[in-house]
Amino acid sequence: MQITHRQQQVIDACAKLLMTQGVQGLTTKNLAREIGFSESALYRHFASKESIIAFLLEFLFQDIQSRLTPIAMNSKSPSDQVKAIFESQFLFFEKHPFYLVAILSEGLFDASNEIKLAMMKIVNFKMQLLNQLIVKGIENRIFRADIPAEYLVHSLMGNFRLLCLKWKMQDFKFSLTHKGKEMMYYQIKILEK
Amino acid sequence: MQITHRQQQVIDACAKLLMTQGVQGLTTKNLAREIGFSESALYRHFASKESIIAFLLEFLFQDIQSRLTPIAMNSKSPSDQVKAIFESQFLFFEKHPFYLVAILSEGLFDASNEIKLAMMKIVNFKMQLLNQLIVKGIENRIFRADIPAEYLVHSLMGNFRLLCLKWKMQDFKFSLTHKGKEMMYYQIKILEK
DNA sequence: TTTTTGCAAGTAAATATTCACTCACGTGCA
DNA sequence: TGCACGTGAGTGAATATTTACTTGCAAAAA
Repeated sequence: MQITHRQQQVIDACAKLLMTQGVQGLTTKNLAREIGFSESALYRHFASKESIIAFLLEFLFQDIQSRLTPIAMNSKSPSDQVKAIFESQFLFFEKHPFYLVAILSEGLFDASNEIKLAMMKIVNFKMQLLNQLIVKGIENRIFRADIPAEYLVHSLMGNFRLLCLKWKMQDFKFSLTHKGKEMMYYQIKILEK
Repeated sequence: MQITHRQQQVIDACAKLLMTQGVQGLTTKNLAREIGFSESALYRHFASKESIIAFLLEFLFQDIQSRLTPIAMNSKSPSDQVKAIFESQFLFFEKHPFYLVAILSEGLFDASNEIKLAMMKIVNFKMQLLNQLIVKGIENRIFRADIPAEYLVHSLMGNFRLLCLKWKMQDFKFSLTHKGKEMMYYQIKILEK
């Protein structure tokens, strides 16, 4: 995904604003000031605020895709693959927590279909990836077969999401990778029979 | 919790607006129009919009508390108690989905401490309630002991929350109680050893 | 009984502020 | 010349909240 210098600056500005003021602070005025720009200059690079957020999510999607796809294709055990996927996610969000601020603010998406779709794209990709690993794990008799793959995936995603939410609500105080690793240890225990 | 006629009207108006327009539609103007009086009249009954939302959440808390406490205190098995708690929650939210719209739009309210605290009050109450049941279940050797109660609670809450989120994102199309019951069947399977 | 006073609950209108976005107009560079 | 990039000034539409004033009722005072 090619990206101009200005677009990178916009992403950085979003990051700073989301971390310091939350979604409420993500305004065109603040963005422009953060970049060192006029508000109107923003519109030389993006059609609308909506498209800025959509761009942000698309950028996130590309990153997730390029990180997780190789993991899902390697030849390790399903347990290790699932663990690796989440560890990669925890590591990434610990480095770029502002994405979580955006993702966890559901209210942002009611207004815009473009943003809602970008969001769904990410979620669906991750769900499909996990599902395929879980199915493989069940077939290989590594994972329990008494619970449908669909529910195991739901459980993984739900736990992941809640941990991220708690992290955000506690102002990113604890180490997400550490708590995440701990959580995954027990999650794998649940998965394996 | 005593509540005036007007306060009930405000809650009803919030419900209608949250369901038809989401959090974005929850404005003083819309509220006033929905109730059938002026915007300023709103301020005869509430100090601010913030306090309206806080009131809504307090009302929700009272309901949850009075529904769930008896369940946690009866003499059934921990499995049945946990199941009953979530079934009560699913039933309630299926009846009053607008609460979910507010709760799941976390990020939009993080500017207000009053609202944040009201949310935490609800979450903490439910967590503490579940934790005590899980601990009892572990002690009675009904629930697995190889995973700390804290994580089992986290798993329950995470799955619950994600199901509600999916329900909302699909415009409340499927039956929450039905999907919820199905989910709980597998959740209990995970809990029990 | 009549009159006075107080108060809860309402109103229209205005308030100050913020928001995303537009437009006419540079400026420097290929 | 044309184009990419930038600006200052402005726009209408929202936003939550306040203001000064009114109304109906009920209790207290005459």
